[in-house]
Amino acid sequence: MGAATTRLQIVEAADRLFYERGFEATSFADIAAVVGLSRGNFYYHFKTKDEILDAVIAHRLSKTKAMLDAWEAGAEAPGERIRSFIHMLIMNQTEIMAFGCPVGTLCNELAKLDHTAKDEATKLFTLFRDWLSRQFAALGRETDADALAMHILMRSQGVAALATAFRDEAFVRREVDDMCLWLAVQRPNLSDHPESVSIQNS
Amino acid sequence: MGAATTRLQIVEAADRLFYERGFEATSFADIAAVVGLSRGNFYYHFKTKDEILDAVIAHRLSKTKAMLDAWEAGAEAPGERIRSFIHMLIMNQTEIMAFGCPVGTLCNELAKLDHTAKDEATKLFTLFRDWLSRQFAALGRETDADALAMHILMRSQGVAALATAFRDEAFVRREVDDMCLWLAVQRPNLSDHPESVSIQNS
DNA sequence: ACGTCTTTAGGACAATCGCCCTAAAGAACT
DNA sequence: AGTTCTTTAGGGCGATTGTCCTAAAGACGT
Repeated sequence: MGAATTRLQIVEAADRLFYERGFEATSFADIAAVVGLSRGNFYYHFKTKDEILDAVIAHRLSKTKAMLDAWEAGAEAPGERIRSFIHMLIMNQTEIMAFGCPVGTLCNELAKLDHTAKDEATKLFTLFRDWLSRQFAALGRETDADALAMHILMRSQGVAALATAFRDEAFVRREVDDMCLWLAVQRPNLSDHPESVSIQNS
Repeated sequence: MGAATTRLQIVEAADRLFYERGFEATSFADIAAVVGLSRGNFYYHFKTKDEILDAVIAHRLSKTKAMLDAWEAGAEAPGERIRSFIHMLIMNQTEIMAFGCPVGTLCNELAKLDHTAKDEATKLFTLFRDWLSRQFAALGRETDADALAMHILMRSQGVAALATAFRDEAFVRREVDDMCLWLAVQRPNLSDHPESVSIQNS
């Protein structure tokens, strides 16, 4: 088997295990057992555990980018695109209720460990943040686009955290609806569009 | 030294370490080193690590109850009491940015470990949830008091998660202000008070 | 000073951790 | 078939894990 193939299998197995059990709680042996490799062979592909973590984060970054691109291609209206983000909470409900948000829980764990890769993990958040910010800017909210992006990101993190604790599907649905309602109420900021104000004044 | 005193020292040291490093990442030796005890002596006070976790959760439950009672005694208006809850995000900002929310991160970790005590940890959330629900009911929102409580809880979890990831004090202040604004806008639900409706009709 | 019960220290235990080395099997090209 | 490079298995390294035992020191009522 090619080294690239084996490496990808390792990364994907580690990705799932880091999510479902946590980074610290997952051992070399756990990953090797899933892939069906000997523990010793690991050293050939990854020298240290941190190296696997770096590869997993890089893998998640590229997967996330692809997902955001797909959302952008799947809908023209920025509001519709943001709704794709919000509905992640419904799509992945089962996994979120069992293991939380993959991004949030990883960042929290790495922050506690004061791990070198914690800033790299935060880039996963930044990916969503910047993408959402662009959508809000396209909605006519250039001035406070980043604040709105952080607000939506904040809500999805909160819903995920409580969904894990209480396993309440009705709560998730209710909050998702509330987020969509909030989104529908957002209107272009007039101060971002002085030309429309002048039209109003004419 | 009395056994009760030593036990309390152990629980408080474990409490802090579980928060700052996580449950799994904290070892018997770590706790023993903080308290200044030999590792072996641990077995006298706690037979297993899970037993320490149970004690830590019980300790947090009683501390949380005391804090909620103090908030209730410190303000008559339910809105003011809820603001005490919201301002936890400001009061504990430094620790939250370093280690996240003590309740949320513990629940997340125990969920991933599928630990026996995860339901016990969720009771910490339930404590806040029920207390907030009572305050919203006192605000005249008996019908949807629990949903409003979960909404505030959700927001505080989301803010804590992103505060840990981005370490952005301005973001925390902004979202806290927004929560207070949201709270100020909440008005008694008319359907909860048919008598006031009839007055309006008279 | 006595005997008794509580609290302690220190170490042993099997298992597992991340990490590393070596030798052989597999693949590819000559 | 022979040579070279890639990929693998297996095991060993010291350190650390949670758990447990034993023996001595401390507190305390008599």
